[in-house]
Amino acid sequence: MTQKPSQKLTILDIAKLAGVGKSTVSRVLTQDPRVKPATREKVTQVIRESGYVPSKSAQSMRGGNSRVIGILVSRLDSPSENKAVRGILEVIYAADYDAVIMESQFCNDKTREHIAVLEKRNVDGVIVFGFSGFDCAILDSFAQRAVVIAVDTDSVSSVSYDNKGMITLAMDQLTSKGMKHVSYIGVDPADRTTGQLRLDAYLDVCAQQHIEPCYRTGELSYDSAYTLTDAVLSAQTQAIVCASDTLAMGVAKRLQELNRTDVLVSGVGATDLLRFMFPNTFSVDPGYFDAGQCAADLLLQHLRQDAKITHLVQRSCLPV
Amino acid sequence: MTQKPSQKLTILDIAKLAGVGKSTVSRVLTQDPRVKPATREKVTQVIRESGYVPSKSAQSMRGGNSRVIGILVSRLDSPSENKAVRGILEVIYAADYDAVIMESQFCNDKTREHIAVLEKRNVDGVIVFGFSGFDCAILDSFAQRAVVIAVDTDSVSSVSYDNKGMITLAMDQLTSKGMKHVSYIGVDPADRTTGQLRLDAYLDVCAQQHIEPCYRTGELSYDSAYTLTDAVLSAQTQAIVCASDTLAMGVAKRLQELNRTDVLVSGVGATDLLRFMFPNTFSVDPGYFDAGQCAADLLLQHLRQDAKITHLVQRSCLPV
DNA sequence: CTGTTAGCGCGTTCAG
DNA sequence: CTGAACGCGCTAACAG
Repeated sequence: MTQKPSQKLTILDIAKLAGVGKSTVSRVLTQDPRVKPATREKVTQVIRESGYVPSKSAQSMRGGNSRVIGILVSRLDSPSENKAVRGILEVIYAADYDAVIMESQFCNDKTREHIAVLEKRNVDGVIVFGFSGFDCAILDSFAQRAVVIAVDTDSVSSVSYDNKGMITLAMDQLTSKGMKHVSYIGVDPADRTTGQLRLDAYLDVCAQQHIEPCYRTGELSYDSAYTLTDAVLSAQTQAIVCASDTLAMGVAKRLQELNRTDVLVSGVGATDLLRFMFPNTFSVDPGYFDAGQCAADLLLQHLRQDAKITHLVQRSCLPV
Repeated sequence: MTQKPSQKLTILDIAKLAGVGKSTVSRVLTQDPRVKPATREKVTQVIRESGYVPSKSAQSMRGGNSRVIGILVSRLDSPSENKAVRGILEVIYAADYDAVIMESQFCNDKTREHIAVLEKRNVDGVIVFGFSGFDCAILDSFAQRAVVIAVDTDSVSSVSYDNKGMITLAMDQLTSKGMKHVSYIGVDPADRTTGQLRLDAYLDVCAQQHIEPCYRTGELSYDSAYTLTDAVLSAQTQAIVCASDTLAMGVAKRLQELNRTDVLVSGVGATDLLRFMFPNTFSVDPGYFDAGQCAADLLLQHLRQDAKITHLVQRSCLPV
């Protein structure tokens, strides 16, 4: 049973041990069909018994590919990106790839730096989570071997969230109950996706449903939402739609203080904490996990053949 | 300005371009002092201008070390481990190492699997976050090149949290205000660190301060704590100490429902959300970030010299 | 101080 | 079907 050898075994050792040439061992390793079954069996046997492990570095140097993919998240502690990363890992592990994860911290310079490192490591591909102001040109060197998540771009394949859809979904949920006084709390429209697009979606629905828009935007923090709540709240307010669960949490807290248990709050993110803390809330699930899986699948496809640039949009849904 | 060459440049190209031998280029790359400053300058210049990037795979193959360290977290979305990982990354990036992060999901088998992969990749070292029931023997192959976090062990260097200290700290904070009716909500003592040790600390303080112990243990979830709250609550209860912020959140919520604004709640984790949601709470900071830094420092030390097995305990503190 | 030489472990020809 | 020989890009030991 796989003994622990003190010395690192090389392909040559295995060859001797099995009484064959090293290239035969190599062929077994690379699934090359041109090996006599008996010989293959013999070699496989020896490899297993000796606990031989081919050197990834050597393989990678020879073949030019390392079976590693780089993942660039904006923040390690972003719950949404965490979920997506889970999806990514599941897919790439299954495909026998490894991942190196790095943190861009919403900063193009950091991103550039990390991309450079990943290039040195000659990773086979990268998956990058976009952020406000993200400069896609950074990925030029990974042209056909990159997928970005949550950002608008043409130059590289992408998986984006349905920003319009998720807000529309929340709004529909409310208007279908006959609500006409629905306010909105979001983030600065300077952030195109979380800010602009979601606000636009709110305004669109308002126009269609003849709802008087009432909204404020600020930072992506509990405090910001907490503070802004009063500004969008009137006696008739029936619900407040928020661009994210973080905001929803701040709003819900303020409402609780004001004893406005009549006001329904919605967020985006499907955080379990929100529902636990405040029963009178619901949250749209942007499908982070699935998006991660999609992105990984897409990348693997790119790596296999020269797939063309593709843009996927992840559908949102309401958690059960 | 760093042109993008279509062909991958090798060290030989640089040598020719700079009019020197390849080993001189290599010496510049490896910071070898035995190079005339003028020559070094010249080579550096060429490297910059050509945009040459040494192949990590080749370097790693030649040197036997990959300048990669593996990080095995229990869960990617654990806020505490996230903080620690941040600390780790900061340190290892500064030392020009990369990280591959994997998820053990509290499972020894998964851990074993990942460790095997990391071994194949011949990473230089690993940092592993322990979990309840973690089998340290898995790390045998990384003997002197591993550091574990948050787990009791002798066989390998470790950084652990001061489980006793953090609860004592919370208790002191309360008893110093003269409180005598302090309850405790924790997790199953089957979990040695978060369960057993923290509960013991509570009981110790109780004994010393002549406090009548009143506690319950359950799962590490909001719901569990929420449900257990009533069982440790009486009319005289002045405070409830919790083994973690997650629990504290559940307890605080229940107290809010009961209108027991008089009861102070404490948690462990220094989560900003807890304080935001419930003003009448405080949280002990186990020093996750620092622990991560320590662990990384410790590992780097091991990698440099053959440092001996060391066990550090991270001190807790109260956030300002 | 610097150029030359010899491998590192592996995949891939190219002859048997 | 198999083994011998070559080279990937780099570092280290050895000469100048």
